[in-house]
Amino acid sequence: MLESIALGMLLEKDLTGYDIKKFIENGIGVFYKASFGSLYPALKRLTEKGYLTTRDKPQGSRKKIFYHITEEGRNQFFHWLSSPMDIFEGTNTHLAKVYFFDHLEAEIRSQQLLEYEINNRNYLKKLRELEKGFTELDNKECFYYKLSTLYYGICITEETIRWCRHIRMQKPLTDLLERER
Amino acid sequence: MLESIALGMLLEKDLTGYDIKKFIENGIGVFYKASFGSLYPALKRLTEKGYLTTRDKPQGSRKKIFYHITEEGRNQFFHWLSSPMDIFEGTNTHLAKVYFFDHLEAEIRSQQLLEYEINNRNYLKKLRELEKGFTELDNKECFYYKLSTLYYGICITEETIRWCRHIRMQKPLTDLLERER
DNA sequence: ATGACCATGTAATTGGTTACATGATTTA
DNA sequence: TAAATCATGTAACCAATTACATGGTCAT
Repeated sequence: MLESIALGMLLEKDLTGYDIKKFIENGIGVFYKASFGSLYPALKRLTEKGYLTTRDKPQGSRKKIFYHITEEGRNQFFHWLSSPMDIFEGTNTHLAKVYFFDHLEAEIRSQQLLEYEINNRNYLKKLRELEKGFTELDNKECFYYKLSTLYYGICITEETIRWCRHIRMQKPLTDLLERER
Repeated sequence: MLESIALGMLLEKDLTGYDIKKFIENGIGVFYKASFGSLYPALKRLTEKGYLTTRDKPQGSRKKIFYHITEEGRNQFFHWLSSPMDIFEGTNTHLAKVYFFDHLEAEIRSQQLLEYEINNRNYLKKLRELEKGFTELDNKECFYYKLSTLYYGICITEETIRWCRHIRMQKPLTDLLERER
């Protein structure tokens, strides 16, 4: 996963490990996190496999290693990019918790759900600010899909908030599916 | 995570490791998977920590170990259950892929997205069937929250399908947020 | 000169996975 | 009697995390 993402970040220009981390944070940080502890070894592996080459460009006495994607690296990346997309299979800690909420005291339960709703509202605010920054640009066609992931985040977060409010108030579950709003 | 879930499954009655796996599959299998390779060691750890006790009840010559949750186990579980819920921090492979779709040939891209939409539709069908099975029961109040996770799955999957169709047709992204439908 | 940021890396640990190994019981 | 399911477990592996370790550069 991280290997593919690192390759993707190097498609357009050579970057250092530190840069790649930044690109990941700013680009897909909303739904993907990488730590140096996993990134640097990943870059090493990619280099060993021949998907990347390195160029040392120390600046003053500061170490700096630029990574460059090779032709095989590109192929590998596009192979990953073209591989089938199954439905989301990840695990969701929060849902696992809610599953057991019938056993929890009503007070703690509603406090938990309220907190969750608030966290999601704050998150949504953050996403909306990111969106605002983008809508002001004019060459949006060039990164329609990049932007689409941000919109996915917004839609899903809004839906999560709706769900949260609904079950916090213990409204009938079937009502959740009839949305006019 | 798995340790907490295993404790939760043992709240009501003693179960074997095999049973717990079944309970996980039927209960939260929709958003959480566990393998024997992680479950059995987890049960061992929980026993070592004093959260579980074991009772061997071989049936015929078939080995069978029932796990029983202790008072400390219960405390531990409720501690987890009451711990704060941050927003979803997990990583989503699919979004990571879509992020790079601007680089992909239009044909493969739309094929990928269509496939993803179809997978989600099938998944939604499955969830709706599960839901049907539950709505026929009468004591729904007893597991409102258990059921709520299923409804969350349905809502999010519907939203994912809506998003998918929208970006497949390359409609303006801002339209995604104005929903009358 | 202090703190924020740039920059690379390792070590210990976590929390899983898949594949393997074994064998009993039930059902078609 | 064969296949499916019940039942427990280990070993090799994987992909990540957190914490640690080191040191340079830039702005205040």
